[in-house]
Amino acid sequence: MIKGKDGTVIPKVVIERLPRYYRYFDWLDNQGEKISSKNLGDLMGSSASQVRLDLSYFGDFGQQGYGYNIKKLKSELAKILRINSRTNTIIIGVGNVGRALTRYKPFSSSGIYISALFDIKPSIIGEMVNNIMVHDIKNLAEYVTVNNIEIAIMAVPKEIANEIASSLVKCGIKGILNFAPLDLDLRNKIPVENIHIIDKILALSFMIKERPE
Amino acid sequence: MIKGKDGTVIPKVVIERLPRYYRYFDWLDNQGEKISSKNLGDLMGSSASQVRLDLSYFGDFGQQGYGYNIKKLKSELAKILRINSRTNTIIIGVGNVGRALTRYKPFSSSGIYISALFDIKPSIIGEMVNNIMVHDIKNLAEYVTVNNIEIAIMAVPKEIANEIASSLVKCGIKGILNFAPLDLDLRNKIPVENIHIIDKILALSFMIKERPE
DNA sequence: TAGATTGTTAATCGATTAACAATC
DNA sequence: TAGATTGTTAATCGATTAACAATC
Repeated sequence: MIKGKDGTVIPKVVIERLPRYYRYFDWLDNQGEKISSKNLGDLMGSSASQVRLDLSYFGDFGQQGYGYNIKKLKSELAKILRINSRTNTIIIGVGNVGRALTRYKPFSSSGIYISALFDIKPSIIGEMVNNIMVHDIKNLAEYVTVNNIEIAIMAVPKEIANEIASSLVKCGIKGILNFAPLDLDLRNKIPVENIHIIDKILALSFMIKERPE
Repeated sequence: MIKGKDGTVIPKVVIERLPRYYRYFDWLDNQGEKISSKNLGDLMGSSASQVRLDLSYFGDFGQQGYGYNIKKLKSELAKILRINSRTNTIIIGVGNVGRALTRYKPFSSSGIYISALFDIKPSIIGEMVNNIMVHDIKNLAEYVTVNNIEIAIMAVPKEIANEIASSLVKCGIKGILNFAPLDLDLRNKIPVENIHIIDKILALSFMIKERPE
């Protein structure tokens, strides 16, 4: 239960919309000084009411008769999402997905710093992948503590995902971004966000089949 | 508006849960003959009511006093999600993400067949990436028609994403899986699913900050 | 048959939108 | 000041859960 400015619970849907607001304010940054909830809603395809209510969970950022100051909102949202402070992150699993993530540019401009990689496979332990060292998964707990790691990105086979996830929790990891195609069984001990590529493309596959011409 | 078994509209949330049901039935496949909505719900962390109502949009798959036959449900869901029929797909953008997706194994076992890659960069056009040819984006329209391509996966810079998206629509592409970090402006002409990696990790970043110890 | 469990309708819950007083 | 637009509360809408008759 995450609380907002006056102690009310912020719905998860609202939290998950926050980065989207940030994207729009980032884009608006060189497009003018201010924007009203009406205009922003039109831009984002949502209602002015939703814009105002969503933002109001985090603070009173607007001004009557004026709207929202773009620079200010961008900086407030950056603070809320911790975009300008470094979030130490590790990637577990140095396969196809794990390797691609080491090259994923947008992380750095979002404060996400990939500190190390972990794998079980002896042949790649000690290797450097895009200037990031591959560590033995055995040393996970120590590394996480010593280096103050907050987020783990899991890119491991689904067969070992739950085992890895529970050891991450034991290590004191604060949140997991999971790419393995299963739902981790963590009983809400720590927040998890899933990226289920196959789920998305299959939903699409269903929707295009059913579309009238 | 996608309609279910008796013409009622299927909510989008339900469609997006379908692949998840498939994952569970796939896993259950060697775990017994039948399962009740109660047991499945416990497994998935949802209510028995939700399981029954969700599945009922697509057909009457259960039997009173028995539950759902696992093999049957798996095969029904496979049919609904077109897992066993080939869905011709192209990837636009041969950068870090596009290349990684050519190596993404789970596609093939979900019926997703990556037929070709497209890019603007002359230096890579004609190259083979993991046995898939990189084509000139200029030839998109012809290729899509001739090869009966249904889905395009977009892994292009956000600056050109909307332009590419609208040409995809013109080509007759039926659906888009978008990895570019923006919301495509398609006015619901065709279905789009987004994979916003940064949005997910930023939401996580917010949630871990706010968690009580 | 009796117990189990479905599919569906009704009740509840939560999220979105509308309305509006406050005020820049 | 008058017009614009906020933040918030009330009304509405949609999704989830509970209840239950049907029936295997």
